[in-house]
Amino acid sequence: MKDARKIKDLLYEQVSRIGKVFSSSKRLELIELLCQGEKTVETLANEASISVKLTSSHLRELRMAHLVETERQGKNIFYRLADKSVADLWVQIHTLAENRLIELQLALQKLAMQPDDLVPSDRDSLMKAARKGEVVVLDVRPSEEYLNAHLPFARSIPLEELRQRLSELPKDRSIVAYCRGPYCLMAADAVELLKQEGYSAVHLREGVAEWASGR
Amino acid sequence: MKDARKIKDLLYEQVSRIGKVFSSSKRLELIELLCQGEKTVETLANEASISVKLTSSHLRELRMAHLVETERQGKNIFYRLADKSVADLWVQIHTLAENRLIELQLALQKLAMQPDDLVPSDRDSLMKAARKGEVVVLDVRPSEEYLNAHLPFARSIPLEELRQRLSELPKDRSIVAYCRGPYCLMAADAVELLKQEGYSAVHLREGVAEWASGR
DNA sequence: TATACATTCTAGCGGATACTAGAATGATTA
DNA sequence: TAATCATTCTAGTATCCGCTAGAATGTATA
Repeated sequence: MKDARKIKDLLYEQVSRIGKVFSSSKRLELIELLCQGEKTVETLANEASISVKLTSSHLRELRMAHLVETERQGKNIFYRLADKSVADLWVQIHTLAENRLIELQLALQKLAMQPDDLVPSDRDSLMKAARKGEVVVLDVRPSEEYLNAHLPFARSIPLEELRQRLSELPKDRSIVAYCRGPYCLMAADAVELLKQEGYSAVHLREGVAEWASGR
Repeated sequence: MKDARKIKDLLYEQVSRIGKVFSSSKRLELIELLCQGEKTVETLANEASISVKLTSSHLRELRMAHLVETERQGKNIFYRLADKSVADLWVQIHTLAENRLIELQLALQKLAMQPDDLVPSDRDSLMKAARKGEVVVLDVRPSEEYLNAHLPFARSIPLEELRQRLSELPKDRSIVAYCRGPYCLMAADAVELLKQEGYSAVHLREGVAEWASGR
């Protein structure tokens, strides 16, 4: 049994295919977008600020690792994550990165202008308050993403419509805004706007993927 | 705020540093070895069948991503995982790989000569049987690794000593052998030997990292 | 058929990575 | 001081990756 070495190499080689998928920042961004629901190539390209062709080739990598599935709907091809565990792995990787990489911690601190912008993720008390109506949980992502999945008790006002729809929100209660996750800037923008307009608003780091992975 | 793009790029770039660490098969092998306990560079090099210098450079990558720590003990430098969550991520990545990559499933099937060599990981019933003494849980890794951590109720007989110490094992009970995890061949070898010698033996895929990650 | 969406092929560029090897350097122990 | 363990520097090779761009192809809709 001298080929034990070859067998082991083969096994680790296969696992490293998954690692390779998660080793490119643009692919990570695409994965996070796909965590919000199925999307077309064009949408993904626009959101990630890269060309359709480059998006296509990154999606090809994801497809070859069997991490995404495609479905044709008319003229468009929709991509979605092949399994919930792909989203879980994304959450676990970025959580580990946040815990271990000082550089990432510093960059994230810059995003939270005031430290109290961030809600400590005490889920139980947040959900209790939301159930009682003491706080408004606000989903500022595009409405398709809200329709695909959202936090319990959350209301949807996409960031783009927020300025016109401010009157729908109460001024006497705290508003907890969230978006796609800790690297999405929409909730931070929303909180800034709400505060300017005299609302009491805080920013929840977590998105639906982080919430669903349960940590 | 036109630099939103730059900020996002920076954030995903940082997370991709973690992905890059997990994108090399040799680094994965080193991580799995480090899941068994702290080890010197020389030990790691020998176990992974690569040169000390190459091992050193891979470990440097791990260190720069803050995933391992070093400690000098006399002439030797010991490496260990910086956090339990690194082991958890390794388990989650190889589990996802096993679920999604057909090629990996096929390769793993070859390792299990008879399908009933593998114990379905029904932990509760295994532990119940082990507690009652109905089965013997056997750790065939080197004894240092056993001393660092092992499964509940497990006995240690390193694979190298197994042939000489066969008499310590009962023939009237089932023996469940395990080693470093699903890509380690020691437990499979042990089961083969035990069966030849008339023992009733099965192979448990999981190692201590898989067990501790609780899935 | 014309159009929109999406992929593929080709080709090229610059940069990173994996591995090997020789030589020098450091730290520790005996 | 000699020996051991480990890292670093240099250098070289081969390979792969990310990205861009032009051209061709395929697929579905109107």
